[in-house]
Amino acid sequence: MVSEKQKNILNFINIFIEKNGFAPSVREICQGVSLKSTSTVQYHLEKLIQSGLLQKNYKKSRALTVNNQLSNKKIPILGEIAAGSLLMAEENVIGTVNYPNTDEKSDLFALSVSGDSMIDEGIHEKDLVIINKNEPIKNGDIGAFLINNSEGTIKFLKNIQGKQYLVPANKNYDKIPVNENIQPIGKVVSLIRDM
Amino acid sequence: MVSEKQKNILNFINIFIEKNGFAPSVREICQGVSLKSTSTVQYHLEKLIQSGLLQKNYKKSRALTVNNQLSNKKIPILGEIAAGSLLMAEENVIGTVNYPNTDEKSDLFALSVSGDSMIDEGIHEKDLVIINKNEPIKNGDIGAFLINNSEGTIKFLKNIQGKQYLVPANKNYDKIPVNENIQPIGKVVSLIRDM
DNA sequence: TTTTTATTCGAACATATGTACTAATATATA
DNA sequence: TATATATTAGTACATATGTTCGAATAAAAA
Repeated sequence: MVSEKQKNILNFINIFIEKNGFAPSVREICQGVSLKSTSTVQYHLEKLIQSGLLQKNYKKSRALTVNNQLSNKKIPILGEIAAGSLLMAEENVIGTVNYPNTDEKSDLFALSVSGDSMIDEGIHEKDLVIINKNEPIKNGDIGAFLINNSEGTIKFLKNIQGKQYLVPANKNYDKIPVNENIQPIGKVVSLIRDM
Repeated sequence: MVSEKQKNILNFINIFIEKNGFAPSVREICQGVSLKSTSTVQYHLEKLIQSGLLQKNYKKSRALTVNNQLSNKKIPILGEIAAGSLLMAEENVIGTVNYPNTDEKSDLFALSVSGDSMIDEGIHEKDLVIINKNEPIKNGDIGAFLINNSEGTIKFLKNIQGKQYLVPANKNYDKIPVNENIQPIGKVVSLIRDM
């Protein structure tokens, strides 16, 4: 799909941005990859854009952005989980956190932990848990769940005698049987604690 | 030194880059900060460059780069703490981790936690603790220490009856009195756990 | 007040830069 | 072979963009 020359160009753009902090012009790409015509570069840029590896802004100078698979994503921190559909609503975003090495497929957000129901797993109040909405919660995983379309919570998902339960990591709390009132949000993939 | 308008412009540039992935043109800055003349913007850009907050490339379009104090740093992960002086030796670096929002003054490294001496604080084996060598460890802080110039450990630093101790967060371990064999490395400033 | 400094504007200029068009050449495919 | 596709080049164009100059205004200092 993408030729060697195109990979070459993409690589040049990446290195250029890394080094200079801004993208190269079409003519600078010419020089960088040993092509004599701007329209040849234009041609390859089109291909790269079609392949989804690059983005351009019509008629804007140096307005190339590379769709890196591993990029440093700014992901939203949600305060309250209000309701399923409103999950990512602007009004619930209380901040953002930089989260590195994120591939584009993962749909991440961060949640500030409230309560101590996972304390025995070393998940404290005010810790930031990173949740991937696109990663299914398997047996034994820690996941984020929405209860009664109103309350968000972090729990283990465990299969006990053929039935699924949300299991806290705190002896003072009981496990909750999974039923139609419980909606999985995504798997907890990381924990960040600032001290 | 820098006026409100200049801070305003710098902020606009920052947000623009964050959002678009490339810097604004002079005229886009005009619009963004409600100025009608490009030369006025030029004037302020000069000031910002003189203040060292911004960098420009002569006659290149959208070639502004912001000298951010908070950058995304790649910091080393140390395996074993061998000896004080050899602390950051290449051979001990077992990897790197991206750590965002780091100011230049802090001298950070990461340590993979071994053992369970801080388990009651929710610091698990294989968690990554981020340590700032330039931040002093105060009473009550969790810090990294080097014992007998050979063994590295994460503990609370606590003042008990006028004496300083390294205090574990695990009842199965005893506290260790601080003496000349114990060397502070830095404060634990963050915890990262991937699951 | 006068003088200096900071800020803003408008207009014009030079060119850096993205784009479009046509043609030539190479490479692959039928 | 002939036909289609991919790649490269050259030229020209339109304009987006950084830059410069002069002057007016506002704010601060003397």
